Amino acid sequence: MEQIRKHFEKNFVITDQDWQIFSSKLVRREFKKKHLLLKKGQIENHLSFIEEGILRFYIEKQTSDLTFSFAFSNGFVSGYNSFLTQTPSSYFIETLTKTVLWQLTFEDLQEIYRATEIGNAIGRHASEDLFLKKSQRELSLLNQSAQQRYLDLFEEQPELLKNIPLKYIASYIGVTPQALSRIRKRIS
Amino acid sequence: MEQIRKHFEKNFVITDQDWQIFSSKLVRREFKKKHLLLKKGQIENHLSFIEEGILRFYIEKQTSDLTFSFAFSNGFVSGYNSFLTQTPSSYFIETLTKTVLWQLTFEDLQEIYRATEIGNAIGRHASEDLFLKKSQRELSLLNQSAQQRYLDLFEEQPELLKNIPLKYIASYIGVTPQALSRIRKRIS
DNA sequence: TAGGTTCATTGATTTATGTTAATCAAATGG
DNA sequence: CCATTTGATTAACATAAATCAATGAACCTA
Repeated sequence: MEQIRKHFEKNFVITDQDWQIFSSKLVRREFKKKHLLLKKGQIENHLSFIEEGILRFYIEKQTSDLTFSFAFSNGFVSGYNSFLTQTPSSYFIETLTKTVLWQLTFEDLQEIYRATEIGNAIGRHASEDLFLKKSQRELSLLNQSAQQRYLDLFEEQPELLKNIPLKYIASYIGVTPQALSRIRKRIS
Repeated sequence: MEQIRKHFEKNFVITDQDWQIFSSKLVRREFKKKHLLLKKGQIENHLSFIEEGILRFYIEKQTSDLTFSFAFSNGFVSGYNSFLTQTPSSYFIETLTKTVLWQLTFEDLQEIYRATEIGNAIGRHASEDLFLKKSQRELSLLNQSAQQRYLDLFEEQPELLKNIPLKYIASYIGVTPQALSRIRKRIS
């Protein structure tokens, strides 16, 4: 759990008292590979810190499905749209590896907002951070080639490429598995 | 200014007292067409409600520039990344038509957060909303063809297409003006 | 471990878009 | 109001990726 506090303290100073309230709500859970953490239509009830694992976000398409995001160790995972609005999710979240999460429920988070100084700052920071990431993604999709996106991902998340099927990467960078195969051939 | 209150009251109940504090900070300003509201490198100091006008967000590229977003009447405009973090903006914001804004400074917003019940809710809601829009955009860029994005935009913002150069639309949907021209020919 | 499934790669063909260049129309500014 | 600039369209050619199809390798799982 120290891992989580350290992660937060990169951005905020947290008092021991606030940390006590916050950490008391966290519940540790383990999931095996290919577990569906969130299904389309369900309302997300958790915001979770990832101690270990890789997650993928996807929507169903006619044939294959479309992987539009990943989450990794030391980050957060949640069907955030659904969580915030408490409406049914439009997408799935699946574990790609064995995963360990520290989970917070929607209700507990509201309690943390009420009871701590730092809660709101963290919540706001999380939203802002997600917005920023999506902004970067937007520019990446508009501004760069599929090949460049693959190389960038290789740079940022090399372990991802070692651990999960390439077809998910292909989908994420916006091409078919065949096209990614050719990109890889071209590079090597 | 009633326009703004009505806009907020779609999502929140606002007391007259809170509205008094909020609205006292708003400053009305007019800008002519092609005015640069925010330049790359500047720190954004405003969050503005758009009474009237169309704005475009862009980054510079080698040759032409890349338009990645628009803002319209009854919405908000801000170099939000820069505003939130108070760091230099990586993009430009430009008026495409004569524009009327009601502006709030960064400092005034902090004051509103402190002084009103509703401030934080609105601020959070704004961040969440932006995140949601970027999520949809991500899926649109991954999941749909340029032609479909054009048709969607035609559906959602028909007035946009009547008022601004097509080359910006082309950039926004992720193709060259020549490609958009072919798409339009194909459709008609 | 054997059999079936999933995955990555490759090839051939088609399609959409990029690039370069030219032309015409429309908008703008002195 | 005219000259210049800017924007939209079209064409020809090049390129990247989609699609359809086949194959062999890797991987589950009973």
